[in-house]
Amino acid sequence: MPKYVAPKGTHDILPAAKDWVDDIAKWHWLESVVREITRTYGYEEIRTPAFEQTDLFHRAVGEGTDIVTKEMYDFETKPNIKGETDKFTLRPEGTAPTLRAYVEHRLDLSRPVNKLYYLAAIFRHEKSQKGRYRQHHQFGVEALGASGAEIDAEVIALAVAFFRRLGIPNLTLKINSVGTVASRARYVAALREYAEPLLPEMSEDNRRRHETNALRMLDSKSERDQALLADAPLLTDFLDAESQSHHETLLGYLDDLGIVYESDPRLVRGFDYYVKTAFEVQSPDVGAQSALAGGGRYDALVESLGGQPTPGIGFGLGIERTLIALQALNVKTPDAPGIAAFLCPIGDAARGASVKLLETLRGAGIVCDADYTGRRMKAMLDQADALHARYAIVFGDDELAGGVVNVRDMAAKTQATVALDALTAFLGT
RNA sequence: GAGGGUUUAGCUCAGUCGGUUAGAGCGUUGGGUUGUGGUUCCAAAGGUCGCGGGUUCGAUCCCCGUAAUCCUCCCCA
Repeated sequence: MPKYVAPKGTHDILPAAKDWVDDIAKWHWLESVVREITRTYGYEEIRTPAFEQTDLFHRAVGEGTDIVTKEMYDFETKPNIKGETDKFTLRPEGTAPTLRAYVEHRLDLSRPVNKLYYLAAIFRHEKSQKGRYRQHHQFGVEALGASGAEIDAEVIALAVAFFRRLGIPNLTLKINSVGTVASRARYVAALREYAEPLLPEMSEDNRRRHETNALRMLDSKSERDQALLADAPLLTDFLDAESQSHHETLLGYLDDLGIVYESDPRLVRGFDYYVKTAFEVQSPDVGAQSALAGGGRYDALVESLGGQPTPGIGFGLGIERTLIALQALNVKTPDAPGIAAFLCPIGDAARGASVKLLETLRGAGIVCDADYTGRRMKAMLDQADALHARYAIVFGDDELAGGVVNVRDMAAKTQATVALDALTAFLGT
């Protein structure tokens, strides 16, 4: 009804919103857990621009992917004096920008392994629905420079610990190895060859997938498709020896960590750059958009972006989806901290005096607020309650004349007269 | 991108078999005698009934379109 509304698939985040995904207090809490968990695991924050050269994403994510072919927010700058333009894209994922910065600033020279995290807005032009937004936010980590399965285990453990720390119990960790680029290519070829004669009987979706993303055929929800592909070749059988042993080592580590996983030989991720490890964390509590986090290894990506050959692994985790799951589960969240004092000035003179009093208290680090509208006492004390104020400071002309204020302990319902020059000390204790 | 549902006050929802001033609860604000709360009582403010057309003497209610949102696909965080 208003003339201007937030663009489709975007959300305002407000104080005291009904849905957690729109409520700033929930975001602050979740962000604090992000800071805490990354610090614990030794990951440092990196912030990159909201947009990058369009070509970066074409190169990193893959030309044939849905994201690149139809979901990117591309734009071109106005021509400069020479008629040249720049082609940019709002970041549709977090890994490519992070690695671009890693390569650009030669972070590889600073230490053998770089462990980075980001918390950033992600943009994809998709049909929006609950848990799928055109602008959403992802917490992601990237561990660069280590090729062993130990770091795979750490990255996965971090994601699991994050959800556990938030209080989400029902999670499914799905894990797979998609092999090397070469072994996967061999497998895709074999799969397509196998499916080719069956295509006339398959669903329209799968005929399309056969062309664009053959691995996805195996994920078809059609029972007919499933039956037709029941004896299709398995990716597992095409894995090279190194990928296989890497995977087995990783699963062993996960067992050691007591992390329950579900091996899913058909798990495929949306980006072309994944090799070896691929994983996804799902929740049954967010409706159709059940993937809370997804990630994997990308050992060839840094090099393809112009850096030194560098192995890497990471994940992206949807903040909005996590909040939706948390709300669905009615997880307990920390109470908002109350304020120390709420001023209840009576009359114009007192209201004027509260300007200086507030500033004095705040200058001493005391969290306080005041009524600015000259309301009746009941209303002011109600507001003090709503703000969970420890004290209400009540004063009118009489108190001002005597250089004192009445300090009311909201919980104890007791009141004391305190000299103005002693108020800071009184409240500070 | 495909199919379907929903759309009435800030929030959650009633309602009008098409007919004069569209309701409730919560929330907000004021008041229950001069300046003291979380309970309670009274009252008020707040809606072009998503938007645009059509049918009709008359539409918030019927029809069409459109937008947002939700669900199922697609895809993904």
